[in-house]
Amino acid sequence: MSSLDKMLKVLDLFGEDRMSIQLDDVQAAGASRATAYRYIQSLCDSGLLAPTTGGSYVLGPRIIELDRLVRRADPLLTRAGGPMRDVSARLGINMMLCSYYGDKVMCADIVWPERSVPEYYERGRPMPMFRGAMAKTILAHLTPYQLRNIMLWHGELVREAGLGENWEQFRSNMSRLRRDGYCITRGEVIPDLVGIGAPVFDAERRVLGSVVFALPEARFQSAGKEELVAEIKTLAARITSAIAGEAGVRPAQRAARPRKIRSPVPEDASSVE
Amino acid sequence: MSSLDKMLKVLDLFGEDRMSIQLDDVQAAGASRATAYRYIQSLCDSGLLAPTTGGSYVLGPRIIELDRLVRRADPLLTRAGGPMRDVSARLGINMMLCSYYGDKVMCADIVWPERSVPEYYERGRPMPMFRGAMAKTILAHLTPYQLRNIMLWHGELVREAGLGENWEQFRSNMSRLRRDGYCITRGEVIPDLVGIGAPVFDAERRVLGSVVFALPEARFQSAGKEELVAEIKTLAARITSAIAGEAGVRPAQRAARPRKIRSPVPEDASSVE
DNA sequence: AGAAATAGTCTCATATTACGAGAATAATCT
DNA sequence: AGATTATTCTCGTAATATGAGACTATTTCT
Repeated sequence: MSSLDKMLKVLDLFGEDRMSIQLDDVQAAGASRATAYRYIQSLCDSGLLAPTTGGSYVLGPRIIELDRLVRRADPLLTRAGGPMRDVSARLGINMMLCSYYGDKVMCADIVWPERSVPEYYERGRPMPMFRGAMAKTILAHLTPYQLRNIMLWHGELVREAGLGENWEQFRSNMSRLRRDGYCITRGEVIPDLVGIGAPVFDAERRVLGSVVFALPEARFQSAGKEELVAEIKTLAARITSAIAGEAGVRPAQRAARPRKIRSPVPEDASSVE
Repeated sequence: MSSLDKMLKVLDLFGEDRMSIQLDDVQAAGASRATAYRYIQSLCDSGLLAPTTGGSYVLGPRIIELDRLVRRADPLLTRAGGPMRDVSARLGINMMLCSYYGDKVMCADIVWPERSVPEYYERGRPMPMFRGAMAKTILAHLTPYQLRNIMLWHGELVREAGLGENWEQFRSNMSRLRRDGYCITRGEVIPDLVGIGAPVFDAERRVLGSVVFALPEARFQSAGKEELVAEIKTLAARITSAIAGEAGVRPAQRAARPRKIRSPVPEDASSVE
């Protein structure tokens, strides 16, 4: 592992529970005092970290600044807000927007009018890759290459999630979801919550993410599946055309963007380094 | 400059206008093709960058994830929201919350009920360090050391901002603002907008940031300065006690946290390296 | 489907520079 | 003001970042 990676791993020290780190924490992660300071210094200079009192460091202003840029630049976020709020106002259904980043699915936005349902989701919360309508909807629309790689490197998880015992099954399951144009899951992320998702694409029909309704089992039963599916499909289509209609940034280039999900030995997650 | 710094400077390529970068951009910033890929690779592995199609890269999911951690951890943000919305509901005044990060002032939150006023501010938007009530309020409450360093390294900017021609004047100006407990500026950031700010402190009475009302000159005139000042002071005090009252994280440590604003030669910003 | 083209990775020798230990400095606490 | 602790600096050594180019992988085009 290069020093660059080691330095960036300092950021991994932060988590739900740990909002500030100290010199010791960096040293414990394997670095001499001087090197720990050097890493911290570079990260502070870049604004990713910020010093506070007592020799502890917190995440810095650059994070917030960069997040703003992401919010401004993300076509999903900028184009989905309107349509989502429209539908929310009309139907009063909780829904969220999920973004896909090569090897991560994340909640990008939520509209949560039904306050009686606990608000588990939240912008920035990482989502499981193989469970829930948000993830499956996206998975289904990945390219064949990406799907094959996922089966190769995360086969065990795919099987656990019941997405198929082998490549053929996985492929055909995904294919079916794709043809349906929607995905319904029940309690896969949160008990009693039904997820109804549909995919959002960019101008080149590559999947960008998904919108999903999240409602309690009871309300799902009374509302009627067909209507909800029609609604989510329409919503997703509206967002997609809002994005694609944007005369904006033309890629101008062709070419590759794999997603190696890097791991030298497929199927073996036990070797940490 | 170390390779760490060089790698992190890749993040600086992003900006309001530039939402994706390419290999060339990194190479142009001074790196061979291999090195450029190495930097990109490390940044992608850490999630700070994410590959898209056509060989371009965008800011990655880790940014969003980390911003969420910042939002959750920032006492300013978590404790100020309630009081700010209370006051907003009662007075219908636009206001914002500013955070201070050693060498940067940033907008952390806004409440903007008065929609007729353009919403220039936004979470994550960097703010000028020497102009506007949000900045000056914070400046005034920095420690003597910090103030002295600022005068040393940013003297010219201090003079330009009319904060004092020399250390004595600067010091006494800041001292006065501190005694007042509030700061009013007129059109220093946005024409016609009056800013009325008050400082927010942590449990150790260190300045964390500021809350400021932002209203058009006309409304400021009719509302009456005294009342607004009283309101902002009360609001800031409420937030401060909400933060200080928090039995939460005890620093447990003493010790230093300067703010070198690093630059080997004071007053000389011309030397880039 | 398959082939051409482009994106991304790997190899290897060399020189840059990251590293570690301790001294010097800067900032707070008493 | 002085003691204490956090942070930076110095410097020789060894590790490793670097650059050029070959190689692989993925995508788009046919």
